[in-house]
Amino acid sequence: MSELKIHNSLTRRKEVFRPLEAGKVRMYVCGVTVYDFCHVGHARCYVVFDLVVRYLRARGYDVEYVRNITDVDDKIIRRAAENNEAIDSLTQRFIDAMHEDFDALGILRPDREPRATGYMPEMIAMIERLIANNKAYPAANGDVYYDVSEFSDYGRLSGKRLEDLRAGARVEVDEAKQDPLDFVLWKAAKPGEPSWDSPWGKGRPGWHIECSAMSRKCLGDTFDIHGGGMDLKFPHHENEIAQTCGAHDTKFVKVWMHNGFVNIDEEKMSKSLGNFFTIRDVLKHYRAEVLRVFLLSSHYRSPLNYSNENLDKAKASVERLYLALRGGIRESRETEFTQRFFEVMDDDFNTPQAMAVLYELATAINSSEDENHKTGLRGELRRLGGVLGILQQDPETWLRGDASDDDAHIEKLIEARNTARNSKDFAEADRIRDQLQAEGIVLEDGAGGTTWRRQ
RNA sequence: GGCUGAGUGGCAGAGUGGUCAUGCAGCGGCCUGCAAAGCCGUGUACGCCGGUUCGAUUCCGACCUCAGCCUCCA
Repeated sequence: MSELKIHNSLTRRKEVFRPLEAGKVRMYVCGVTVYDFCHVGHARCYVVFDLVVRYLRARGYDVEYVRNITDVDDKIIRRAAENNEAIDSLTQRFIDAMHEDFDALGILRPDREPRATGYMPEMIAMIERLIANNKAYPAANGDVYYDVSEFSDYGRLSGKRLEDLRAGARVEVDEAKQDPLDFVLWKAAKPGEPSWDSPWGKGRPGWHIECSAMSRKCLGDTFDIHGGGMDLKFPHHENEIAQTCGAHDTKFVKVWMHNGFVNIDEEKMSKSLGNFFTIRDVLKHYRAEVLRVFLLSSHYRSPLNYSNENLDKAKASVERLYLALRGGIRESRETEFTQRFFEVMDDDFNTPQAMAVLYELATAINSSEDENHKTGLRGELRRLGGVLGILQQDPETWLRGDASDDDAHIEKLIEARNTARNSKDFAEADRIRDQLQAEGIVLEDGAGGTTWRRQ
């Protein structure tokens, strides 16, 4: 078996993965700020890390996966005010929506899903330690800031130097900060905002401290993998490192992983640009498994361009695999296909190549004459698909949709067509086929009779 | 401006110092009453210019173009 290599953002290299504790992987991924529906960009991130979890488990690791929820934040407060809705009600609504969307996409629930509001004591304790370690200071306005000049490794993850950051700083000068690059750990409460008691008065945490506190509480001082979107590398993850390592002299994270963006017309999909599609919008037109295959069709660090054309291609690809799965299936021994699948996945989760193995498996099934061999290969295809979180549906259900009242009508027309075919009335047979085609039903005359599927 | 990363055939997308990605689309054939599905075959692809090399899309250098981050963002 080959060794698993993962690209580490911290070293900018692929490294052989060695967990801190044999057989055990602790992993934290920054979750969603819940004030709206998740879009395709979120879908990509969480499908990618779901894939990482599934693959690590397939490889025999006991994975403890933590993905937080940010449920206190400026945007949440603003949105709740706009809606004239209680904050709790808003966040719960979008947490439920997120679970619904993620479940549809086959994203397994994380082992723990901590919410920021449940970790106030941990955040406050960490800020106190930072102040004690001279890494942070309470300002006159009631905020507490991190003093970046006191953390020598600041900028290491993102490859930035303090002086470069200062040169490019678009930050407006904030009187309370000693340095414009200092970031907020604790925000003094403003009237009407949710707040918690602290040694610095009523207030609420900054975004970055949430993840430092939650990851440490859930996974300990040091853990194996920390993931998130490319855009979180700076400043969010840089700040997390400064906080956790500044408060506790620890290694913190072994491997940092960052996924690439979903683009639209070569531009990042994001809320602020307004060029996003929500997951539920897309699922009105494409099935979840099509979206998942689309998201896995490029390497997780590469950009991925969202378009109907590309989703249509993904649909055609999934269809090809389900067509190959149709027929007898059984559990089987692993063949060279499984070996190749694990080899390419070991190379930093190369899903495009893993998909290529699945397509070749489909070709092997379709070109085999040996029924016993075919059923075994189908079992292998479904098993490997499972590692990617796809191909677990019944092929007929995928191809035809759930059984419905239409089915009897379709079967009846097929029967009529076959009667016509048997009496060589091909004009009538073709008329019926065209009629069904117009209804989105594709007929296939095979050796074992006529089968149908929905387009 | 600084820091990342990227430019591959009609499209998408891997990868590699010298015979193969793969999928979709196209073309030819087989199969079929005709189709569909499937199978077989099929494409002088690697931004531009230099350099290293017997040989570079792959390594090195310059250049051009694009994206991301430097402000909330998966």
